[in-house]
Formats: sequence, structure tokens, C-alpha cells
Amino acid sequence: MAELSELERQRHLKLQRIREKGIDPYPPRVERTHTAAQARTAFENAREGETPTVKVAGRLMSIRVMGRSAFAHIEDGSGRIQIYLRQNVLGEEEYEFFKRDFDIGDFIGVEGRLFRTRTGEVTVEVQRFHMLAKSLKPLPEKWHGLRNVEIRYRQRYVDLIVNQDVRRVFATRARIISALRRFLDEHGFLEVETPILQPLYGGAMARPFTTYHNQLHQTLYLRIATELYLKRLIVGGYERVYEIGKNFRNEGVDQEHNPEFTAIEFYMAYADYNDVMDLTEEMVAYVAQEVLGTLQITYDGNEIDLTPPWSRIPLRQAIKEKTGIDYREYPEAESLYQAIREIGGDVEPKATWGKLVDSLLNNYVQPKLIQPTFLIDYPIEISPLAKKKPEDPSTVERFEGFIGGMEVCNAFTELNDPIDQRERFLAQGRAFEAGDEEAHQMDEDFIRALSYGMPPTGGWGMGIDRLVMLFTNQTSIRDVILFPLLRAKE
RNA sequence: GGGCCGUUAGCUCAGUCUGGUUAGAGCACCUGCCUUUUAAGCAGGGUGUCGAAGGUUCGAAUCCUUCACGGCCCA
Repeated sequence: MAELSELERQRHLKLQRIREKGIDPYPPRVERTHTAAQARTAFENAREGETPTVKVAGRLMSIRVMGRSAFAHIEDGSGRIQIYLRQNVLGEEEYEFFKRDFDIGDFIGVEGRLFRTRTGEVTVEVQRFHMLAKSLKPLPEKWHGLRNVEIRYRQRYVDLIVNQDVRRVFATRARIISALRRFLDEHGFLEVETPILQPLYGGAMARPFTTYHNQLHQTLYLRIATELYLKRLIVGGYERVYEIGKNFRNEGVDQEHNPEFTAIEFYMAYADYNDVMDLTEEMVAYVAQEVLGTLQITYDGNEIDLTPPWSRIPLRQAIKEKTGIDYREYPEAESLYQAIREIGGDVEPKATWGKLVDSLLNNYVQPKLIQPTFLIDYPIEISPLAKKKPEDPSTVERFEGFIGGMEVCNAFTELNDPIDQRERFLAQGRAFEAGDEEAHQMDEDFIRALSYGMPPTGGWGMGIDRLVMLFTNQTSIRDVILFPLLRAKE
């Protein structure tokens, strides 16, 4: 154990004194009749002259001792309430016990009458109190709180104790996920769970985390997407399925990426990507209305209106408008690379044609998509699971949704032709051989599933963390993930 | 992977450019006073491996090198 600071030594001394008094500083139970909020309500609802007695419990957040009386605030999950301790009520010994051995951060249970102070605050006049849990480490400063982002992420518990707005962000996150679930449940979707440990990874262009099953002597991958399993369920006869859960991608950490993130995917038989766009708009608007009570949000200084319908712009047109480059006029990676260099773009010379299109999208188009926008109709090269447009086999029926300059969702009319799917996987295999480590793997069982027949289907995936960022106006994904990945320390 | 910035008391931060008594402030903490306070107040008290390791120097929180962790920007 590391050496104790002076402040910690003080607290350990107090702990020892409490034990010497024969008091358990960590008792197993507490009697509570009211939360802080309920106690306040009870007082407001009491008849004139009545002073309800309550038992409340919580963490001591401030203490103001004034000789023979003291005020303090305790906080529980419902909020704060003030308590008032007087020597002539408690007796000298008990009062001294509080003054001497209780610290900010301790959990305390109190029983007493409610009254209103001179300044109007509903307060418990304490008749009895108990130590519920002694805190051995001092809390951060009451006024500035905890600002050090490294400590905030590594010791999120401290962040949550002292930063109320952080608690609010994660409460909003929970309500967003709950609203998404409600929306899909009400639209006839079945929530399912598919494997996180997979013998083959797929459903996205990404590198996986690899692990090993000792008993089976088998390499397994943490899923990078739920897509291929969910489509197997459409083959199986479910018409509408969805899954909410963690995906894992072996990639860097930045403001919009955490290697472990929460995604939602749904698949809808007898629907195409146009239907899915309609549903996306409706869903995001529903969630915003349920959680925020409005369709107007502010994100990173921008006013954003989520009201449907959203713009739908072909990707090719969007890139041409922003860069002057029509990528179809440069069918080879080489010529497209030269065209990008001519407009001053800084790109990887070895990039594949698909990666070059992707870089045009990311660098020139995406940052400008502040209002909700669907970019539609993507090149087939970067979309190995999407169905070709009947009139243009170089393009697939795919869209991505952008809000606030962030990509929030990705969807297509699903490729359900098993022979075409095999060809796509083979093309991906060649890309992998050529050095694209994110290229898709051949999945024979998935092709077998498609070979039994999958109805025309629209599929969709969204990064929940990014939606939470938008709805809580946080510009770093780490501020919407309770325990973001940081490099191990110590 | 590259560039820039940060790391000083439990917390929030000065001090580093321009090296020089014993390293500072506020909150927190300790001692005393104070029975309706609320960033309570008054009087007194620094409780520190200046991220780590080397180096330069009579002398290093400060200058140099390397490393660790974090942030921002770029790839």
C-alpha cells in the first residue's frame, strides 16, 4: 500500500477512534424512511405547524461547524438535504463525536424533525445519527470539483461523486438507450443476443481483437459488428430483429473512437434502404422528443434541427460539390490519387481506390454535414455487404447518416444474393492479400445461410456513443463512456 | 506514427520564459473561538519524492536528454 497522505492519516485515526468506541464504522444495514427529495416533499406537504420526523441517509458533502451547533449537507441518489446538529439536542458526547470523527465523504444516517431555517431551507434537526461508511480518502475541492481529465477517467467514481453534470450525462445515456429500445419494440422488432466471441469476425471493415479458447483449442475474435449473425436470423424467419451491445475494434483512440463501443443494429425484412431512412429519421426524432423534449439540439456551438425529413444526397454528388472531383471519372486508384493531390489533398500513396473515396468523404464532406443528412449510394468497392443498384452495378444501395459532422449510422439494402456475396468476399480476400488489413473475411456459413434464401431486407447500424454525444453536447466519446480505455498505469 | 501543450499539497491552480534564502495561494485538513449556517466567519498551523531517471551548474520545480502518463492537432 502506498504511503498515506496527512489527510488520509487523519481519517485512519478517526476510524480507529470509532472502532475503539465499539462502533462498527461499516454497519451492514440502515433504516431509511425518506430519500432527500422525499423528505423535502414531505415537509412541503405537511400541514401548517407539523414537523414530520424522517430517517435519511447519504454522503456528507459539506460541514459547517459553529461552536455548539453545526450544519451539513448530505447527498443521496435523489439530491441533497441539509442537516442541523445541536449539542443541547444530541448531548455533549454525541455532538463531539460528530464534530471530531465525521468527515466530508462519509456516509451518515440521521433521524430527526424537519424544519425550515431562517434562510428558507428545509432541514433535518438531527436527534440521532449513525456512521454508515467511513471515507478514508478526501474528496476533491468543493468549488472547482475534479478537472483533471486523467483522474476523471481513471477514477470515474470520484468524477461521479463530485461532478453532478457527469452523473446527468450517463443518466441521459441510459434514457436514450431505453427510448431506442422502446421505439423498436413498438415497431415490432425482436431484441436478440448474438455471439461476442466469434470464430470468424465480420460485418464491418476493421481489425479485431483476438483471443483463445483453451478447452476448444481455438482462436476466437471479439465481434466487430453484429451484422452477419442478425442476417442469419432474418434467414431463419424473424422479420424484424435488433441487438444493442458492445463491439470491439482494434484501432486507435480519439475523440470519436473507443476500441470498445456500443452499437445498435436492426434488420427489417421486406424493406429497402429508403424505408430504413424513413425509420431512422422517425427514430432519432422520437428519442430526442422522449429524452430531451425537443427536436432542436445544440452541439459544439451549432444549432441542429432533427425534424424529419433529412436531406438525402448521393455520395458522388456531395463529393463533387465539395471537391470538384467526380470519382467515377477516375476509375483507378492511381488517377484518383493524382486528382486528390491536385486539389491539395494529403493522402496515402498506397491507398486503394475505395480508401481514397473514403478520405474524400471524411476530409471534405463529413465535417460540413452539421444538419442531419443522409449520403446515399456508395461505391461497391467499399460496401461488400450491400445490394447493387439495379441500374448501376458499380454503386450499392447504401447510406450513412451524419449529424453535427459525425457519422452516426450506416445502412443498406442488404445483399441477399449468395453468389454475388461470395464474389464480394473473394474481392475482399484479394484486398486483404494486397495489404488491406481491414478487408472482410470469407464467411462460408454466412453464404450458406444466404443460400437458403433471405428476403429483401433493409439493415442498419448506429453508434450509440455518438448519439449520446450529440444529445448531451459532449465532443469527446470518453465523456459518454463510463470507463473509457486508457493505457495501463503503475 | 509525427507536432505542440500539460504533469507542483488530497483537489483547483500560481511559480518555469529570465536557475539563487526554508516552494506559494484558495478549498480541504489540524488547534482554539463561535447554537439558524450554506463557497459560514475569526485567530493560528503547510501537511510536498515540484511525473520518473540521468545530465549541466557553486546552486535546478526552473536549463538539457531520455522515459512514462494525459490532452489537443495531424497522419
